[in-house]
Amino acid sequence: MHPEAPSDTEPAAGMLDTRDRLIEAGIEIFADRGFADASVRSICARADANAAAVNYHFRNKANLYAEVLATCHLRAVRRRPMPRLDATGEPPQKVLRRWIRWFLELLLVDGSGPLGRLMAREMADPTPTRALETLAERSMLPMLNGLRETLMALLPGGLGPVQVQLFLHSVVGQCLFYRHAQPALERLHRLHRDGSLPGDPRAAALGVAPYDLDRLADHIATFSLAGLATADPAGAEP
Amino acid sequence: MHPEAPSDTEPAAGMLDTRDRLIEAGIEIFADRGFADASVRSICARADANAAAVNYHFRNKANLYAEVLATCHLRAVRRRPMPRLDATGEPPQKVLRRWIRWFLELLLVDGSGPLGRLMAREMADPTPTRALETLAERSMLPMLNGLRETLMALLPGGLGPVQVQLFLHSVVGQCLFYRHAQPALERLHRLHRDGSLPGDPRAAALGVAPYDLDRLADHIATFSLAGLATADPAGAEP
DNA sequence: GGAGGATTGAAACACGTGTTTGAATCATCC
DNA sequence: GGATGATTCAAACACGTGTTTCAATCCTCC
Repeated sequence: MHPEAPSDTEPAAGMLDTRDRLIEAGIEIFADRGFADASVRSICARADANAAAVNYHFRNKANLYAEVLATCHLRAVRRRPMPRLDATGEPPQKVLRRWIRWFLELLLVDGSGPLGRLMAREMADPTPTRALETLAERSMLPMLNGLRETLMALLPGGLGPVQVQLFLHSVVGQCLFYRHAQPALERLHRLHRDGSLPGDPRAAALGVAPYDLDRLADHIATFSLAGLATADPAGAEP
Repeated sequence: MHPEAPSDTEPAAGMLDTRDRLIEAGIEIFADRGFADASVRSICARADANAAAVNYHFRNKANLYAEVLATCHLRAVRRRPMPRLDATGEPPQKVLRRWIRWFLELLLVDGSGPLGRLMAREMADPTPTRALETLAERSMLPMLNGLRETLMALLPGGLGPVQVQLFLHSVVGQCLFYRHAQPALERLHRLHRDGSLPGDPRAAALGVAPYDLDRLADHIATFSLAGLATADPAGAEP
């Protein structure tokens, strides 16, 4: 019979059973090869399991993938709860700064952020599994709504929802850039470092430095706070 | 014998020869399925060519892909030259606005922007073809350098290259968001529209409207100009 | 200890892929 | 017109994939 309950917990130090080992292996391999390019056999190999293990414990590859996504989501929200505008009276500027820091961390750290990587992949190239639907509903929507609350506290009243949305996108876009563009930034950096490129010293430091998350968050926060201040309730909303 | 010269021109109205039809078909199919998921057979089918045609005219799938990328790049830069800080005396604020508009157009319009889609795909999940290297050198670097020139005119002197880089990323990130996040935005929009979600009217208009590129460019430009004004040359640069 | 269900294992299946092959067709020029 | 070389075509090859099968093994509980 096929068991169903997800593991829910971080991997214990000791030995995990096959099902959990498959999920762990799935997280790693799906995150850096993508759904299509991650072969069931390679996942089973990394999990020290038979090639048929995935089809026994989950019904198929897609179900394992869904379980992997769910597990990553669960861990991420457990480990780092999202900063929200609370009754604590913390000024919304600070909350925004913390939200940005939190989001960057989600995207970039902890084994280079399995959830962030998987989300980025799904966003760029959705699986035919409707996984993006679930991800959007369970992960993205709460994040964006949390950010929206904070932004509304920083924006003047009377703004239409589409206007608010534009500001939301500006903040999120700046953060997501460092996840989405990572491979490209690496290439650009290499181009500059190897000096194989003719002239143009202005290309200096085009690539990524080993990012200091705090510095990054500070930059995006102050940049965005200034941007938010340009909001004009006079703009008509269709 | 295998011909080599790329076509260089837009598809003429009349009949194209097999080689060019393969490139056209490749553009469409690579752009919306990605390199790995686009099968040679499906490309040949769309080009009304035999399955062996790709291996005859190009040596293999990877070469066709490279040719497709080169063709898209060429067309994009021919059709719409990048706005730069010129001797025309145009104020850099306007140039920035035009650059943003130009970049959004590159990403989002014209058959939903084959070059933009292919670049986004390569960025999120580089092909084992080193295509991203070429793309970075030939397409991305000139774009970013063009934007950098404009930004330098808007930023105070004495800023270190990494600081400039951060501002650059903030502008580019806001634009790229609308390409990278498009599938997710569609899902989120559907979630809201179908009203299948419990409560939270604040989720209203979470998704994309059919974007007005001018409005989008205006928003990003004014948002960014305000952000750029926060630049502080006092910040130390390692 | 032994029965019975849960789990593993090696092998095979059916399919889709990129690529190759060699004959058939087409166009071109002497 | 006929030979030559470029191009097309159908078929096959070699390989990797997700999945299935069914016997062997392990574990648990009576």
